[in-house]
Amino acid sequence: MLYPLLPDSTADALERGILAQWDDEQLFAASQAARATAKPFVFFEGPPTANGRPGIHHVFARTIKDLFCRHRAMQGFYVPRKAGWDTHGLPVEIEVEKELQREEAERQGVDPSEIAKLGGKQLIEQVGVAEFNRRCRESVWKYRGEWEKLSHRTAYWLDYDNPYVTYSHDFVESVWWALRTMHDKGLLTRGHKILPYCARCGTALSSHEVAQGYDEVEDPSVYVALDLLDAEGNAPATRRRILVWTTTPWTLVSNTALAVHPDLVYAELRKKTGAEWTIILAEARVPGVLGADWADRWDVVGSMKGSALAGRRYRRPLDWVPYPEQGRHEIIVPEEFVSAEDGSGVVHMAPAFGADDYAAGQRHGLAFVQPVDARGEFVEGVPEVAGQFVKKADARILEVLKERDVLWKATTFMHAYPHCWRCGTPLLYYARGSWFVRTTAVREALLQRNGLVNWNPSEVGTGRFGEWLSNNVDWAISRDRYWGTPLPVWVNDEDPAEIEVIGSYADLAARIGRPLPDDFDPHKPHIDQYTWPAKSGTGTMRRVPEVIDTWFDSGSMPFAQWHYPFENREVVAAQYPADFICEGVDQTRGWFYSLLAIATTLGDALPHNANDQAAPYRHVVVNDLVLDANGQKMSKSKGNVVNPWDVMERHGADAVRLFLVASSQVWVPRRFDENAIRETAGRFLLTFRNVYNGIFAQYANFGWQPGAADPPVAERPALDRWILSRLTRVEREVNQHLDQYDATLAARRVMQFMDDDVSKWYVRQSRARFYDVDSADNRAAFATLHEVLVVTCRLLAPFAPFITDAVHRRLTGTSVHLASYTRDQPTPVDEALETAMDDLRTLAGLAHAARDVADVKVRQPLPSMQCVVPGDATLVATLGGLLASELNVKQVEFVSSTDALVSLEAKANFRTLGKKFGKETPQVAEAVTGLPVDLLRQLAAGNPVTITVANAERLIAPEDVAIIRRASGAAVVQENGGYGVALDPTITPELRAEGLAREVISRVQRLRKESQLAVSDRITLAVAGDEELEGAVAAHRRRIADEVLAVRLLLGREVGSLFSGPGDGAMWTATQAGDVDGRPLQLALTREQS
RNA sequence: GGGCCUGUAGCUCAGGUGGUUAGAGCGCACGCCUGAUAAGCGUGAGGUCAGAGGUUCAACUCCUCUCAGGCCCA
Repeated sequence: MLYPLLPDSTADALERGILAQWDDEQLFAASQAARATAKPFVFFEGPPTANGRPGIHHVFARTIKDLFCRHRAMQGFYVPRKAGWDTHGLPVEIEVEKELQREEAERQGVDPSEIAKLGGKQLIEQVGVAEFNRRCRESVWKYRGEWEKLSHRTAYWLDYDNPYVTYSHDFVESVWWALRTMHDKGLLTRGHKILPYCARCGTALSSHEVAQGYDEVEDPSVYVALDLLDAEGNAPATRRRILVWTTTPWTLVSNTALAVHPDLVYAELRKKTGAEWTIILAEARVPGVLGADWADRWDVVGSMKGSALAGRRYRRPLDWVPYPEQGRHEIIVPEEFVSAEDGSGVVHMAPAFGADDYAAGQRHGLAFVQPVDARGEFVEGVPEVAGQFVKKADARILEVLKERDVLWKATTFMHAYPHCWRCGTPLLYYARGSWFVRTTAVREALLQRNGLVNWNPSEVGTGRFGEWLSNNVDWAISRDRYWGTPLPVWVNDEDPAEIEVIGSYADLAARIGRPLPDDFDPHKPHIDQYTWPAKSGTGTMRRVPEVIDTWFDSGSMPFAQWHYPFENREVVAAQYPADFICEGVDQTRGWFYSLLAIATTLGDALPHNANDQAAPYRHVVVNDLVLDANGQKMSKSKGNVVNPWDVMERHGADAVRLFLVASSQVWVPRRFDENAIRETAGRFLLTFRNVYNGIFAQYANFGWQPGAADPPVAERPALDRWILSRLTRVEREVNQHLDQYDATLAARRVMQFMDDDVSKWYVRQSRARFYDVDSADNRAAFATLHEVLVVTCRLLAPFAPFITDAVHRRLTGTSVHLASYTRDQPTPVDEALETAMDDLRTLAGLAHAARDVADVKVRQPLPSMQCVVPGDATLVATLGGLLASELNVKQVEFVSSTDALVSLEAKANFRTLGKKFGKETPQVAEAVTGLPVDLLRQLAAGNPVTITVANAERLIAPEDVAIIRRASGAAVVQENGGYGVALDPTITPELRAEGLAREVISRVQRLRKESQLAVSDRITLAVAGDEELEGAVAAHRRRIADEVLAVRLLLGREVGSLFSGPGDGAMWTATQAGDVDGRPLQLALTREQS
């Protein structure tokens, strides 16, 4: 066979076969090699963590990545596609921790939750950090095979043979280099960060962990009344007190300030019973705090804005901890975050124990008091509560407050408070020593670089990401964990001010004065054995215990994947920055940020990266979530998670990929509905397949091949020239859409072309042409369809890489993935022809409607039809033959506005009228609609006319009016928007006979099909019916015989009693008795031996 | 509480710079075709464009607010 048919198998089986062929040919490697010397199009792969199973949302992101990479590769770029793995971090640790819990529980014969309650840190330290990290390193690869298999199955082409791995020594060394470089620029600093912290587990929790552990609990609700002081810090003659609310009395020990909202109104009240002192709180909170009937007991004696309170001094509730020398204390500060929703509108500030408090502390230079240790207990030296867990100390603290006459009111209330998901201990918000990259120092540069990024959709760049950058705070990069890139900072144990940041393994070896051992491992705990005497002479340099944020790892991949700057400088110079990256919207604060922050702080330490340069990525496509069919987020607990393998098996990767990309813009949350896959992508692929298998290959296999005998395009029929013009247009548009990172419009464009233009119109109108072997028209049709299919395969290849490759190979003998995306010399677009065909198709629709109304089936020929189109009909008229055969009408005429069959109507063009006439537009429009025929003819001829509206003359130009021609007369008329057809439903006896003949042909063809005859089988046919029917067959005998491939046609009397008795049918291959419009019709046929 | 996104036919989605029967596919109904056939084609019915105000001769489109859903942050 010249053109092998696609196998009649499931999409899954077909695709697996193609995958095997690709593997066999090493097609990915070949496609890379073919373009190795071309201009690069740089793609960065955001590294996934392989210790979880890949889900359908990963298929989504990977489809987008893959399709743009394929497109650029087909355009001729070299597209390096290095895989990567994110291997450090909390998810990995948690996975291993859970394993340890299970093992320990088994050993002790208890439930794992019992073990969890002991706290994470203890368990890890019990097995030892070395063993823990060894298991982390292993755990990372738990699902690596599945990731690779799924990538393979979905045709996500990526170089998995040489991936970058963030825990590798080389990668870690590059990250160290980056940190050292930042340190040299003064951008690596120490500070504090308020973190949710579990005192029992001895660890800070990530926001994701915190979110898992909210519980409804009863907590204290405490109001204290603090004395205002004068500027010198003395109590005034008349006592004035300010009311402060807190739910964490233990933090009052560390109070350094009060915050009020500058715009909020605060009231000062005095008891009606004649007390001398006053109390101050937010006016809006008076009823809430003092009771709805407060006015019975209190007089308002003053009112002031929060801004007036700012700067005032007060006396703190407890003086157990001395203030440090540095920092202001016991002062009221204005803060926007204060609300009058609850409490007193006055917020107590303990900068060591709250994120808002800490930030306010930084803004106002407040003192920092932290009398609590890592176990969550008050430190030695604090009176009354030393050694107590802070929450336990609340009771004693309340007693003391009461003794000191500071306590105003103490109750409790229920609220949701975060607890440790491991052990259930309430979390503390706690200031931990932390290392920061001073991204605030480069905020302008971050914004400037972000401004150069082409974000898709653009809102992410200006909104979500841009806003976040504008409010950027320093990036806390250290983590008190175990499995991560160790922070390469060594500190003098006798002088914390003396620090060294190590930027390479060579530097480390130089410090310790000997080569690193062969089995050197930069991870904890091994790295911590390296110490050296401090340069200052006293003390020992020891590494800080922290590891770094894994986002720092992934953000370092542009250079660390190449072990830059230790190796591959020229590779990084050629492959930095990225032209394209693509990740989910959840990466805004993740990878998108870490890439930008690291690149910006490193500046010209990277190639092409001085401060006026681009971001590390030029174009970003952001995809949104994949939801279930009901728009719900997929989650394990809901049980609505889609297994990608099941989906592949049922629909195939092509259909899934097409669906994911085409169903809506990728940055809109996507509903994953398997029925929708079947109905859209699946159906489309079936059509595509049918056009190749069912039309092209089936008939081309009778002997057509591309060749010199094919007529040149200019000599082919208009239908061919039309589809080739469409093809060129689509090729251009799809290519442009992909250049602009709009995968959705691109996919829809090709699909629509294939379905609407090729299948619904071109093939439909050309069908008969494919049967007539080796005529010029036949060759033209095949040559045209071949071209259309080949180019469509290429256009579709990035989206549906399997079926397109299968078809492309059958058509051309070569893989579509080695082809060029666009042609060098496409057929020029013929605008006029396309417009004419559009007109024609509109007319065909109207004509079908007219036949419907007339109730005459298409098989019955009709004498004539008149058509009108809004514009020039000259070119459409030349296509009239298509209309005649499509509608089975003998004569198609196009009539113009001068024709008697046409009446004219005017429709106002509001766009132009509105500009000229403003408020009077509606009146003028009404007048225009009612114009008499003679004026309409003038306008139709292109001349302006003058009309009178509201006693004023108005000049109406031809462009102000759309003239609509309407077909009229006795015929069946259908019209719409300036198009119209008038169908003559007269059926003459001759036409009637022809209709019957066609009916017979149709019946015979059906019978052939049912009898499973091959399309080329010759037959002997016998027909019997009533007089009129047989007369019709006789009149069209030749045509019938030709169409049904009958070598003999026996009619009525000629066959005698063939149909009369039982058993007579034995000599026939098939017989059928039926009726045509109530007339009996009997058919019989026999296959001729050839 | 803040930022961003979304809300158009039963479902999934289109609807430059505001312009007068609001479109498509699927589904549904009716019909056609029968040499793509467990295919193909046509016609039709479905919409207070989430809601309320405002700007305008004219608002799905621009502005404000409200409601619902989502994501991120606090």
